[in-house]
Amino acid sequence: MLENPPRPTDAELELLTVLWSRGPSTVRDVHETIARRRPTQYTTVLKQMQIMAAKGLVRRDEKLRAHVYEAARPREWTERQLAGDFLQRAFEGSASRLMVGALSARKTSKKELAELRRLLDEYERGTP
Amino acid sequence: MLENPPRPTDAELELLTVLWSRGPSTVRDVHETIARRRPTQYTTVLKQMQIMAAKGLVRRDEKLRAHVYEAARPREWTERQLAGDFLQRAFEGSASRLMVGALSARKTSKKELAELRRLLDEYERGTP
DNA sequence: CTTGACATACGAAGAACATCGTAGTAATTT
DNA sequence: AAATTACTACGATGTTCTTCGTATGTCAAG
Repeated sequence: MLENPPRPTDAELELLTVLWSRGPSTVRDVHETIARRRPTQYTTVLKQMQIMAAKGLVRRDEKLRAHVYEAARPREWTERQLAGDFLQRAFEGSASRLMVGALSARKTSKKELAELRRLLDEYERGTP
Repeated sequence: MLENPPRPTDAELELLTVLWSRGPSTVRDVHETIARRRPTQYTTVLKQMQIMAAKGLVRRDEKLRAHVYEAARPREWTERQLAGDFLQRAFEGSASRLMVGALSARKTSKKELAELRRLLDEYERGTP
């Protein structure tokens, strides 16, 4: 029944991020958010959301006239899938290489470095 | 002139990883490597390599009868591009969230955790 | 010289993606 | 009630991705 949704495409991922940050939203809500960054038609977003609903990436509530969409999976869950897949495909499973890539791709604040260190501690504690 | 190649697609990335690990290779070499994992036709690999050459993802030396292909960019360079793009698209730039995703996606050995820590140290030393 | 092995070139087909326009329907305003 | 507005549904189009078959060229062995 509840099968896992497929890996979202680029466009789908953009819409998902809007849904995660806004919570359940109408097509209008999402379109307004997207249109603020990039010119796009309302029906493009609508169609995309319908496709995503068919794929199981989002759920929709049709009770109201303007259907309300929400991400079918929590952000963390999807991030785990994406990261795992990416790690395998692009880095042959090497987390170290992934981190080097991520850190060298852009400036990383001292605060984020500290956060990363904290994560490592936490993980090391979890895997004794 | 030397423009940056576009982001490789899934299939292209798979071929690139072969080229990075094998070094300059003929289509036959690459096909044999891929075919060991997954059934695929020789001409599929050939065509893909030709497309990649046209996109600037690989270069080819036509001096020999069997053309020799090599990745146009070093692995590290491409990994940086991919990681940066992915970080932005899927994680809104948060390296911490990316690492949580990657680490929670699979078991990470103590050895790799130590390596990650070492990388952080090294990186922090580089940005005082 | 003919054949067979091994290359590249290239067209084509099917699936997935992304975008948009038009049609139709329900609600709201005038 | 008619007109306007706000939706959804859906077909269609153009693009990219992926795969493969066929045509064609080259070289070496028989």
